[in-house]
Amino acid sequence: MATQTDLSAKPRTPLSRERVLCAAIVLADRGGIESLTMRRLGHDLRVEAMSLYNHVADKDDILDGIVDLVFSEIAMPSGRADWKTAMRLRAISAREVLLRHPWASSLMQSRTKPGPATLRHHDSVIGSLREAGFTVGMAAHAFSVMDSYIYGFAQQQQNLTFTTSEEAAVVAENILRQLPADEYPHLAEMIIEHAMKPGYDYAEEFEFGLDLILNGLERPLRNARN
Amino acid sequence: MATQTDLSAKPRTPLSRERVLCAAIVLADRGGIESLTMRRLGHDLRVEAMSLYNHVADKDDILDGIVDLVFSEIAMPSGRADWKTAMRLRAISAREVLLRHPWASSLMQSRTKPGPATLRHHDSVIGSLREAGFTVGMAAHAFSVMDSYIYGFAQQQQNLTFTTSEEAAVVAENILRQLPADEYPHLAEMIIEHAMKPGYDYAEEFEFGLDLILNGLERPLRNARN
DNA sequence: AGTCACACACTTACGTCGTAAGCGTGTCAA
DNA sequence: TTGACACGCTTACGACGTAAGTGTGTGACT
Repeated sequence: MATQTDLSAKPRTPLSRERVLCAAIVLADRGGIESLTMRRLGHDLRVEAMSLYNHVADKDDILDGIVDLVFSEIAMPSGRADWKTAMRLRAISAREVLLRHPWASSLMQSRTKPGPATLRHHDSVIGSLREAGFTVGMAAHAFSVMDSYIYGFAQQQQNLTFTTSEEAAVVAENILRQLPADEYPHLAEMIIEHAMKPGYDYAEEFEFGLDLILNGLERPLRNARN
Repeated sequence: MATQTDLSAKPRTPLSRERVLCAAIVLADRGGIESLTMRRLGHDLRVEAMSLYNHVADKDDILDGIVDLVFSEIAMPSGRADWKTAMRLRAISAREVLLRHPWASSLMQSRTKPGPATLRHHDSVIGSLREAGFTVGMAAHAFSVMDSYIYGFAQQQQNLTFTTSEEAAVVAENILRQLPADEYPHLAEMIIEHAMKPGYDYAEEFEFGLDLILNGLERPLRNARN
């Protein structure tokens, strides 16, 4: 006698840590990080919430896991490129990734248990700097400025929920309407003359600061070489 | 006949929005932001949780409120100082404030309803830059780099929960012990030769990046003046 | 073939959270 | 005296994360 399971078509693919984490990312991408609950995650996977615990330790484990997956999405150019373009590319890649996963920037800065992809990324950043001639101390400084800026910028930006510049103009107008312009004249001016302008571009804003930092890091590097 | 309330000594000071917000800050300072719940907050104020709603709209209102209070703690030098030292002082003040309130950095970057102190602070930062000769666009760029760095740095740092450098050495040693050093050689090297060194100082690290950014902002300012 | 262990989904239940709804009771103006 | 209002209290509801225990199918051994 054949097993019964074949007939009553229920070929549900087995759960796994990976499937849980991927579903968690999809859920967070769709509804924000606060919509990521064990029950909803179970629902999306057609499983009861408690079944998830067979594959992850607890919710913190899921958060650590998806943060590490996001880190693995960030491109890190191989060792052949010179340090400046390598850093530039990985920073821009990081910003793109954090744009795809708006919930990630706050999480990446607040989790304390780095996963393998996270460690790998950091290690190769430091490696790239060291090979370029940075001392350990200078590499630490460089690492600190760059990453503070990259993740700080991403988080500042993701609070302004619009994406295109037309939306931006509308939003800015709304803010302005309920803003006592005479109390905050400079703020009002900046919103009107800058953020509301049609060409306003966050990517450009990001790269301004990024290049400022990268150029600033070049000087002490040259000094160290002499 | 006198009122009875006089006799049975219960002179409890009346609740108010301000008292609620201050107690919330104390609570968050003591036990972290996740220990700030309506019930615990009520307990500390010797009141039931629901009574708080007579003075604040909801918990988000409390979060917005304490963020604005934290902003009001940040010093902003008056208009007489030159822009660079003004920016330097307010950045260092911000870092000190965020060190006193470790929960604040993540909150300040994620709230979307700025309060009056927040707006005032931002307005006077922009004002200081404009008076120094920055164009609107350049002021926006400067504002973006500085604040991304300031709050990004604060948040990176507050995850490393130790404070003194001796603690830092111990923690670093623990991290290292469970870190496969041969898989992440550069990371291991940096922890050993840098973070574990007794003189390691986060304030110095912060000021390195800060000065790098401030110096970088000087060049385009001079160009704009010609 | 029998059985034994294990992997893994399910059920139930607990304590905590934010907060809606409604009930006192004191104070103060008319 | 009365009536309105300010403001604290009680009860209750539907989330949430997760501890504890119950099935059931599969694959490895005798």
